[in-house]
Amino acid sequence: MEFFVFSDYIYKMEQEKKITKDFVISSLKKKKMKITSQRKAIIETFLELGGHVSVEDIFYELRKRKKNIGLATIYRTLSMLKEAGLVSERDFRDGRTRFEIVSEHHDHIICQKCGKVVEFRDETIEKLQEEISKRLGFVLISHRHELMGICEDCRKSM
Amino acid sequence: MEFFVFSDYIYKMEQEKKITKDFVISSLKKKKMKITSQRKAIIETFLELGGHVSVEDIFYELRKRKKNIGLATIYRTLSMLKEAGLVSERDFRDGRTRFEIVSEHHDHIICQKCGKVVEFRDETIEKLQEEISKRLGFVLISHRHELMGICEDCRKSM
DNA sequence: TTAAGTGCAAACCTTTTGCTGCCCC
DNA sequence: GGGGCAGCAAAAGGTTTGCACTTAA
Repeated sequence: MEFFVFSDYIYKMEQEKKITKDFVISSLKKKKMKITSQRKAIIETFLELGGHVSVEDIFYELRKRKKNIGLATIYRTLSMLKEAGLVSERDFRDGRTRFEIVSEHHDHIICQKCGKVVEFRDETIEKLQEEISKRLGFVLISHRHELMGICEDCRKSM
Repeated sequence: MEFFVFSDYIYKMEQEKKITKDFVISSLKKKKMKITSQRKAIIETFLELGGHVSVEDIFYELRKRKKNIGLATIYRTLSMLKEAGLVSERDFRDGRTRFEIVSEHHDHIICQKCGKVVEFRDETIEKLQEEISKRLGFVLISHRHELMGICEDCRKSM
């Protein structure tokens, strides 16, 4: 896990992997959910793929590994993990929902040319969001903050 | 147009309507697009509905007005307006895409109970976004920032 | 006149659901 | 053994497309 610190910004450049397969499985056991071979395989693959994973990503990765698990099962497993608070949904407007492991909160900047996603976190913005919500009479639950731009590599090759 | 100013926040409480039907139509003429009766009706309805409008909203409003315009035409007109830079797409995760008039940039806070959307704009956040992008090597094109919470009214009735 | 736009239905794509049979606990 | 789960296919729901007809310019 590597951090780049600039004044009060913390940029996380690598995917943190503090949630392990065992942790997920024991979380599900606590919630009295059955641990099936399919669920194990889906969780394993999801964790190994890392980042922002779509249902299709998992489906084809499993197929590569000679595990033919139905799309419906993957959808059901992911929404179960979402309800358990272990993953969250993201929508980068490419027509499919992506899931990511809930770890430390962060936001995203997405390259509009190559699709690269870099994560960032800014404490000042986090605080401002709370203030704004309060002033508008809202109690803040969560937020979504995405920056769209063109990355350095893509600008070089333009 | 009403503004509520708190320190450096500006909250826009009413939808600004500076883009008129005539402006949109003359923009389309400049781009050598045909002005059909359907397009006129769609633009008119869209502007009158205001805010964050879905294709369905327009479809049913037109039907109320005894104008039966096909869904496909509405989709095509809106994506045309989007390409002309006059409207932008929003996705509030309710299963349908919403469109809004491109005017002064603002962000949204959405009540997770009643769906109410309030717009806000915060200069500090705007500036921080630019800084973050720069530091990560990106040139910023646009952004999406949505806060999810529960509004005052909904909390009262809980 | 004629290229562009419309309407309709069919196609598309992702996601959800119903149901039968299976398997973890 | 029993209730939750997987698989499959069908349905759902929003959005796009193909094509013959119509219309603005």
